[in-house]
Amino acid sequence: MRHRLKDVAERAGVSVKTVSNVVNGYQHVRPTTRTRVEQAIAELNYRPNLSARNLRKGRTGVIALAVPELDIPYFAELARHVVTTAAELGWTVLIDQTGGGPERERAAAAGIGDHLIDGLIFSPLALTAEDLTGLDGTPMVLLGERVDHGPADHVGIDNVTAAREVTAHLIGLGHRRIAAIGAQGTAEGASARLRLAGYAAALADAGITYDERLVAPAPAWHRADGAAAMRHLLDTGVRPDAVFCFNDTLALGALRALHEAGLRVPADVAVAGFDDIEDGRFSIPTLTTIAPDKARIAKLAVELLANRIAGDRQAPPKELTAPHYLTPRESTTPPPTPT
Amino acid sequence: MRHRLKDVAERAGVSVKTVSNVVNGYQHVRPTTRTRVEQAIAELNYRPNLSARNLRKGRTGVIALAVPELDIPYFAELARHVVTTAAELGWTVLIDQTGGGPERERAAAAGIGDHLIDGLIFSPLALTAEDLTGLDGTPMVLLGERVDHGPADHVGIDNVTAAREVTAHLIGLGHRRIAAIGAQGTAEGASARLRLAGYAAALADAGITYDERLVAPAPAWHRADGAAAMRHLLDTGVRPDAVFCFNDTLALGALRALHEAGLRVPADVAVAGFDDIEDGRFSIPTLTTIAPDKARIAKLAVELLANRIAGDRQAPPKELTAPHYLTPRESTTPPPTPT
DNA sequence: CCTGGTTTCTACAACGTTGTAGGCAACGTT
DNA sequence: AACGTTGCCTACAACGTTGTAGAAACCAGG
Repeated sequence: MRHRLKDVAERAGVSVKTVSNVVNGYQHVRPTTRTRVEQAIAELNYRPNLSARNLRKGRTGVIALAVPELDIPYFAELARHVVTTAAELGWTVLIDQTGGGPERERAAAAGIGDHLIDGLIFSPLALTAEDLTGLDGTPMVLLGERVDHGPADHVGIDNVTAAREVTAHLIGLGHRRIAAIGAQGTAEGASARLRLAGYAAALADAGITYDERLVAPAPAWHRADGAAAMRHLLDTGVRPDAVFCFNDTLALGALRALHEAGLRVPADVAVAGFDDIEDGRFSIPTLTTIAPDKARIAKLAVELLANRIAGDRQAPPKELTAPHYLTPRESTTPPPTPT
Repeated sequence: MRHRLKDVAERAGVSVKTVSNVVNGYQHVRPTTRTRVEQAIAELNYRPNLSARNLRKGRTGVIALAVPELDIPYFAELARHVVTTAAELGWTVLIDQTGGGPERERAAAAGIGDHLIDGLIFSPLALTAEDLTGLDGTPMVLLGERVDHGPADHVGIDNVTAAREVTAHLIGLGHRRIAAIGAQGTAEGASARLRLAGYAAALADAGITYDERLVAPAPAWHRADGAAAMRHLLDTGVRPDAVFCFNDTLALGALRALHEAGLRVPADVAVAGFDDIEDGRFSIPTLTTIAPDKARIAKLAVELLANRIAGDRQAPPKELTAPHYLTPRESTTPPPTPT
């Protein structure tokens, strides 16, 4: 049923190694021999056993991508880009879902199915640089804000600047009471801290005093959390005229809560998000956001990993920053000035 | 850096096979020996080479999930469930993105990285039962509507009944001019045909004549297609009072187009979708939909595959149907009758 | 027809693991 | 004391592939 090099070799009347050479495109094979072997391969529908090849070569051609959740749109879109980019380079991607917990993350980092993968692209939530040092194993590239200047290559975006830009955009539209949704005091909240810093910086730039009551925490960054945080803000009576949500799902939740409260967006309250997920382009209203260049992040990550695998593993970790773009949409349209 | 059984064996002063026995939990090992070996394993941080183990055992512990696109919410959510379920059974999942094209799908079916995976859960768009027969290779479970009663186990839902239920729901609310969005004449449109049939059946049940002008095709099922189809319906002047979209992303696009046209949902037009993706629970308005039991689909698929891998590969293909639930939300709230 | 260089091919070993067969103690039974 | 039984352990071979070293075939030039 399943054939081996040996079977092909017998059928073509050559040695096993010659078949191997044909399969691998080795140069010095006579055209007639090559044809004969290829025919035998076709007739037997031979396909190499990758486990054996991997064992022999020490490489598997598989890289892993470890993300917290697959059905968070940002990670789904990122995964799509990583898989596509990797495929172009002839790699297969094994996707691991860590759930964002320290245990599963540690397991992922320690080597998903050891020796099964050549490298790992890892987006940690719970683990820190310390947790990751000393993992002598597989080459790794880190994504996100949790770990930069850690023990491995890292690709991220400039969160502070991005948050500052989007806040400045709101200020530029004349808003002054600008709320922030998504603050997190926890260890996992690295992104939250950076984006909050950008928000605060933009306020300072404009001479607006930072009002703690306008900053709403969100335990996770799902739609439900955004809605809850928005409701909380409205309940406490500090009516903002704009909201910067630290990601798009939070913003979509906030839109929902505002709608339920009978407030119009952007007329009564402007809303901005972060991540540029597909949903935000079709929501009502469409969502102003920061668009990180996900394709570029994926490309950089895969290339960094490829370099590590192919080459020098001792080189100092690289820090790369992918571009981001402020993308204004309906949710922050300036209200038409009454004449 | 990376150690082998041999290294552990030398350090513990036993044979290689004894270490192997300890690693695999073989019974007849003296406690003292076991302890000594375990200590050596810990000291060297030994981890088995899966490629070698796979080569020897003929199984890899990896299954693949092949879907058209990872960032289509339905598939992302499904993938999440598959990965979770598989992890519980000790399997790793390798995710392949086919793009829905026949070439990549054929490649996936023929065996992603042959011998790298023990089985495949496959959601085909382009391939038919014929394309799939004769693939003697890896065990396979099929998902979706494209191929049922094909050469492999299949898990699906009852699309016709589901579509009929949601259409009947709209009729029950008093709607009569009910449009359908998502019709496809192409070979890939298996889901479309079934859902259209359910729609037509429900109309017939209620004695409503099927009006071709109310049925809008959609080349793909993305948000943009839903919006375009809705605009087209509105342009042609056949103002529907309700719309059944063949999936949720189409429906979200339709919501958007209706909003742009100044129509209110559900007051002017009711909208229903299919798939119950997360977005639909937070959209404005929230989306009435058919909720397929995705967790159950994933569970059934993984279990079927596990059975195939472990046992009889010659048994006739099984056809399983997962339940679905009509889930009414705001987008089909009956308009408050004026008093 | 021989020589020397190139091309083409082959035999062998090795990658790290586990199944098989068997050996050596220690034990209880006759 | 001899014997079979059991428990623990080891040596060897094999899984299917590819790198290495070298043998065989081929070719051109004298």
